[in-house]
Amino acid sequence: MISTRARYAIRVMIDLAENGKDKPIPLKDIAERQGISKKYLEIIVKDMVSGGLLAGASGKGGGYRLVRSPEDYTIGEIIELMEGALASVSCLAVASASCPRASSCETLPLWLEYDKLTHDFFYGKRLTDLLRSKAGEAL
Amino acid sequence: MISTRARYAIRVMIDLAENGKDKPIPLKDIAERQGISKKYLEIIVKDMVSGGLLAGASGKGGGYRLVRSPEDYTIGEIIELMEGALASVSCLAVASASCPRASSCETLPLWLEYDKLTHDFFYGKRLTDLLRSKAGEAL
DNA sequence: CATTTACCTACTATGTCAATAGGTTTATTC
DNA sequence: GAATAAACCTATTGACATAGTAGGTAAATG
Repeated sequence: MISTRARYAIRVMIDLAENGKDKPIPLKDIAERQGISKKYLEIIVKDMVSGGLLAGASGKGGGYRLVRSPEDYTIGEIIELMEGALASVSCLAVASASCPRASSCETLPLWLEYDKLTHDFFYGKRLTDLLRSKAGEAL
Repeated sequence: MISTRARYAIRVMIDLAENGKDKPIPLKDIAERQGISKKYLEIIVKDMVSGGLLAGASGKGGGYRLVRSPEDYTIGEIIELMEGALASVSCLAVASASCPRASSCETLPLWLEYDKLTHDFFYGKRLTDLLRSKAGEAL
């Protein structure tokens, strides 16, 4: 199940894409707009910075900004960064060769197929696909 | 992430489909074949019985058996029974109208789409699709 | 130099998951 | 009808992750 961490991270990205065109946005603003605890967001955003999704600027007038164009972020990379892995089944999350039954396991192919489905779905979605201001879409 | 409970449940179903053609199979045998703690399986199998997937027969010579043909079980229903829900995102797991932001949430459509993908995938798979003795398949 | 902001470390409450333990009931077989 | 083999039942535990809190330090700006 996709964690709150990952979902909040995506919402931060969306918020920045929509409100931070030019200047850095203070976390306080994002937290208020999104209705999320600022303290909790701090932890999440910290990982997003060290993971290379965002850049932070300290001091007055500081805040966070995207380091790439919204088009260049996939949802998959955001989830994977926040979750450690996108793996949907624990036998895949651990190094996949770790299960002694792997070679004869009748369910493994199912999990592999589902894992690929999930991977392709989320890496096929881009940040721009989630923006309110998407081109050619009705209100 | 799909739990051990659900994965074990599926393996029990496969084991029964392959070994319990006529007679009920004692849990002890399943546990040994699958290398899973019998005690833990007891809890899982109990829920499978009350959920209508299996039937148990007490006493000597007893055990568990499928109540339908393997073709008539979908993987989705097994997972959903064991997991409580197949929901992949917590905002969907709770009654979906519960989030006050739902109407304006920019991420909700993503989760709904993923949820449908997952649902269709697992309800499209049948127990027979996982059996070693599938027709027309090479060793 | 005061203010605003990011950044850092630690803690905690809650809950779930996987698993264990020990007992009771039910049915079969000898 | 007693021994046996099985399901069935209730409770508990240890480990871990998750979501969130608390309180402080460092950096940049006006």
